[in-house]
Amino acid sequence: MSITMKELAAMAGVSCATVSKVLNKTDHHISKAKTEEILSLARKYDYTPNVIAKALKVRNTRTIGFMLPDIRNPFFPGIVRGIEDEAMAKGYSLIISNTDNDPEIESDCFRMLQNRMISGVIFTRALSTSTVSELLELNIPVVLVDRMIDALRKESVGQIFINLHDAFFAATGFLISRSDGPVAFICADEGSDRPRFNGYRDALSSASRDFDESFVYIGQYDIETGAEGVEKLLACGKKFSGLMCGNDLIAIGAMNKLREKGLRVPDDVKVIGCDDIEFAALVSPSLTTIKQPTYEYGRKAARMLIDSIEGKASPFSCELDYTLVIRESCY
Amino acid sequence: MSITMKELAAMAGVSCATVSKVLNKTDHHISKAKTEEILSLARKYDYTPNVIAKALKVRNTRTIGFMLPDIRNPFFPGIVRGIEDEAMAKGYSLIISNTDNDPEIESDCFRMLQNRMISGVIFTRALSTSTVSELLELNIPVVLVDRMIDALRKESVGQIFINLHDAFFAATGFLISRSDGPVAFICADEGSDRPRFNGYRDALSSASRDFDESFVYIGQYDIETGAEGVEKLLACGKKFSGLMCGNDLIAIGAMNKLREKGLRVPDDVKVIGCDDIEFAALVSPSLTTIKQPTYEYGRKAARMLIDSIEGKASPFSCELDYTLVIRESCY
DNA sequence: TTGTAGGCGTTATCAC
DNA sequence: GTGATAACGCCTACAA
Repeated sequence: MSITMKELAAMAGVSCATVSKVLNKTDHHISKAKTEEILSLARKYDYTPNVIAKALKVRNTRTIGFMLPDIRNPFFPGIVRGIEDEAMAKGYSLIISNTDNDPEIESDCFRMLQNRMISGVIFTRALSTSTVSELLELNIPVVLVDRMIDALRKESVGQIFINLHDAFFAATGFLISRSDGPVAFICADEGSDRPRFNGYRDALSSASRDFDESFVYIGQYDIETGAEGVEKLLACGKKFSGLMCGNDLIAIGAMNKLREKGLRVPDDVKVIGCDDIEFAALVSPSLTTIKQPTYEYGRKAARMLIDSIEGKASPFSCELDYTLVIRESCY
Repeated sequence: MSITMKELAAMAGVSCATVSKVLNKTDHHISKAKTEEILSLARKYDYTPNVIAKALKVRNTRTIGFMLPDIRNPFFPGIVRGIEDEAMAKGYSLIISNTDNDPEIESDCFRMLQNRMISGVIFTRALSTSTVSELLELNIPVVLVDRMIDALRKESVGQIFINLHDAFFAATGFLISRSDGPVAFICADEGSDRPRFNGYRDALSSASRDFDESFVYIGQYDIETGAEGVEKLLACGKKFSGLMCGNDLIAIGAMNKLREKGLRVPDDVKVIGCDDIEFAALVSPSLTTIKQPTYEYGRKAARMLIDSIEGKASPFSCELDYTLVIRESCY
């Protein structure tokens, strides 16, 4: 640790109080001479305040938390990087917690953060509504990323998201326009609002295509689900020429399984994913996908959260733009 | 925040000191009755100690830092997850800092961690030796992951790594045994020790193959470098039937460029990467690679660091096993 | 067996 | 203009 304020005060021949006032510019009646001396000594001995001690007093640890399902899912690192960059620039640190979408782990993690007097928390995906209300009760600023909960819209909870319904509506429409046969759907359980699924279904009906439950497979947001879904659909004798997937991992698993089954992408089946993880462009055929602005998510979320912590602005809902990135899997 | 010790003490009709002693089992002379009452009240009101306040006294924030180049590089999330799992299990939190391999940023980040009275730090890749000595001077436990610095071997710095020299020696030997032509090498700048490069070169000489500097390209650990490397080697008219890459990203970039240039993998060129990131198995052809135990790295590093923080054991050097995972790119 | 008092490093309210 | 002094929540000699 660097020197303490007490030591600095001793060297300058003044009291702690004076040092604190000078360093925080919280009292402009200090003489030029002392001010100069204190500042120069602080520089000379490379004094930096102890954030922990300060936090005990001013109730701001300048530390924020990010709770996510699993950092190994390639969708998340971009968000983390965005948060960390913004946090760092504002003098904040980032604690991350993997929750595996388990409410119990989530609650344990939250408890730990609380004991560390966390200044604010960013959530993505998982998050039991009870946790949110708990947070609000505690007056801890919260921002949700890639998740929109209508019920919270008016509460002081920040929400940053893309319009997944419209994105899936547009992407499914694109698949319909490029292929004659049925369009299948593989996704994870989306909880209550189901924007992806509804976008898919609305696109079908908007194009006067029948919706058929048996062309839908629901699993997790992972590669295995993509493979399982294709396996299952084919085993049931379902033929489809378009496949809309809940995310890129599912799409990649699906494409691998399709190839294994002797079906060609895009000739026999056109495939679309969601997220635009780095490898979407690198698999072969490269994957058409709905691009989510992950880094931007992170930066915006951190900015909103910190503004809220510092009382500069209240959190609000913020819809970002998505893009349909068309690649080989739909040529 | 939950209730404070003071409030708890008031409810139990005792002093803070007594509560502290009971909760920390630091004094066994407290009467059964009071002990029971305090514990039950603590449970009832869900008391949990304020880690921040405690830290100020006992000098352990139970928070560790992980400094890495960029979380978006798929090699790192597995390590982060390993660290976090182990930390969480032991009641520690994890702060991560992206440094982009920039010594200046690294030093800024470290300064922030220091101000937060971080209990220990894990580093990977980047790390100026001056930072290490600074840390040692400050008596802050340090563990290095995927990086072995001989000079630090006897210092109290934990080091966890695989024997990259041997791994690259073996992998290059495998390429030589499977192909007649030259074996090229694309990698990032490894700094001073250069285990990958030396492993590659030693394998050549051990197989009585000539080492030719012009078959080597050095860039960054990223996809672009793989593409550039192949582009450059081919532009110079170099023909090679084996390609040893510094990591999987380089290998994937290289394979894409080879295909673009009309060369077939593995028929014309066999390729090997390093790390075994998730996508190594998913690209087509799937990538042969040296598997690094990333999750294990993280768990071991955190365990070693926390033991060191708590004075249970001194950090030491720990070599883990690697595996050569043979996939389509070498069939 | 339990409580008092001082301190960890900082800020903030009053006095002087 | 500057400095005691009392918090913030917890721990720990040392007293009682």
